[in-house]
Amino acid sequence: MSEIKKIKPALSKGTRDFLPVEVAKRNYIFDTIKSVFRKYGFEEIETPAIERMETLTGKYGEEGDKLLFKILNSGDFLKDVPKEELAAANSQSTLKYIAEKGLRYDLTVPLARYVVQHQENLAFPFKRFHIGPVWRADRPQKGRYQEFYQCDADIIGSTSLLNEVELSMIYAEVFKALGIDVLIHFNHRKVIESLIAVIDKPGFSELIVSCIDKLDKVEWDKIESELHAAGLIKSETDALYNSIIVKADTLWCEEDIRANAAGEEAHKDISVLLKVIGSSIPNLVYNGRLARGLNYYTGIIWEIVLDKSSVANNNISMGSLGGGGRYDNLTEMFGAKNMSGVGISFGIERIYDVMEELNLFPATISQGVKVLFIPREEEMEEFAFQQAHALRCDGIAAEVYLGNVKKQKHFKYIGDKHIAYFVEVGGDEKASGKFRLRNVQTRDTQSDLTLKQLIQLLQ
RNA sequence: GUGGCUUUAGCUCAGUUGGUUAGAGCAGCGGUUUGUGGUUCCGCAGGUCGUGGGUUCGACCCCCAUAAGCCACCCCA
Repeated sequence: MSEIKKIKPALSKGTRDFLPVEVAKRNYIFDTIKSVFRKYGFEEIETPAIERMETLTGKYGEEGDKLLFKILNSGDFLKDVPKEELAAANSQSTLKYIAEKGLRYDLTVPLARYVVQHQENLAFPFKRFHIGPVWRADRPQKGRYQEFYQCDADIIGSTSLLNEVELSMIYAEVFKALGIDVLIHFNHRKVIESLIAVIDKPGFSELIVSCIDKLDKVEWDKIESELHAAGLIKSETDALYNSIIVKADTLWCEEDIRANAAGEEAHKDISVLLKVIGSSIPNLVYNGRLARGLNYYTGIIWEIVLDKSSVANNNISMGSLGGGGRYDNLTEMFGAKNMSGVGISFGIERIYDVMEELNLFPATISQGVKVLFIPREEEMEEFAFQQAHALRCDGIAAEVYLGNVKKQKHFKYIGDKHIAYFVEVGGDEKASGKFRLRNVQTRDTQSDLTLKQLIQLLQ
């Protein structure tokens, strides 16, 4: 025997293993969301984890490019690098020669590629959902990983505001089904646009959006000094304060906002949204402070937060559980124009944490098989196996504990896997064809059951 | 990219001002006990104390370097 080198078992930074019970809980969330999506006519798609680097680069800004996971070319990855490039030893400019592929950074850019590439074969408006892992070479921290799941639903190729209505309804329905009390905040990018026009600082729009976005976490004083440092004067920051803090709840209706063409357009959109929804979604609330960091949004935007006024959510502090919005020209960079889209996203990892904290997972999801057959002796295993198989043929989940072990092992196994019943199988049972069924929880015992009776009882 | 903290058994962690042979609980394995139920008790196995230097008669402990992980910024989900 050659010596086996021991390797310390460890994960790559920012990644996780999931225990069976965790996978069951995650699937519960996925299945709940999927069933709502399907009910509204969304179809599931898949795309590869690996995309060509040219598909990925330049879509997420300079920061985003740095956070892309690159895949080293197979084989002799240095053979295509020009000599002068090698000599220069510039890792940035050498990159394109040694890494042609990368891991997807989100599900949105792959969607844009997908839609353009398959447009002849898709039914428009194209309503799809996509759940899958994405990868970012970010520094991990609490609730942030290098590999995590995104869960998106988008409608491509329709400008109707009824799409926004539909997505609002989906948000409401999903969180209701999961049992989480949330507020569905919404705003309109053109309200923000108009606000920036009102204070006449067009060059600062990105900064202002990012400051508004931070309002929930950072004190106004700090934001104000950041804006002053950037060159805004006191009267301008005061005007901003008046709008996004004082009038945040009614910003879309304010006269100075509506005086602007963009503001008026936003007013019209929001009016339609509210009129159609009426009182059917009471937790859909306007929030003039909502901006969302991503700069491709052009219309209605959403963000989901825990409802602090709900008694259930006692003192849980948690960022947004989802977000989305309308974007124009998503597909333009892949050569298809005039494809407006609107989409929403669910923050699975945070939803999981909230549900864990509030104990919202139903107890049934961690349940194992219905019944465990325990052979009393090793010679009984085959007979027990046949009985278990008979149960399975009638749709009852059953297992046989194989291996000659101590009794306490059996019960540990039953407990660990949350098995509901057990049947011990020995020579007597084999000879008589009668079994004794015991309920693990209640300890109720039913004796002298034929296999047929056993099946009937468990069905 | 910036800063802080941590690193001792598979996991969670003790470890005295620097002193011989590094400990516990959980998990694993074996036995024991329980008048057919997760129990009790006992034992076994498992560690180059992240790594590399240094100080010292002597280092898990002090110093330097380095790596990894976590946490907080930036940014984002």
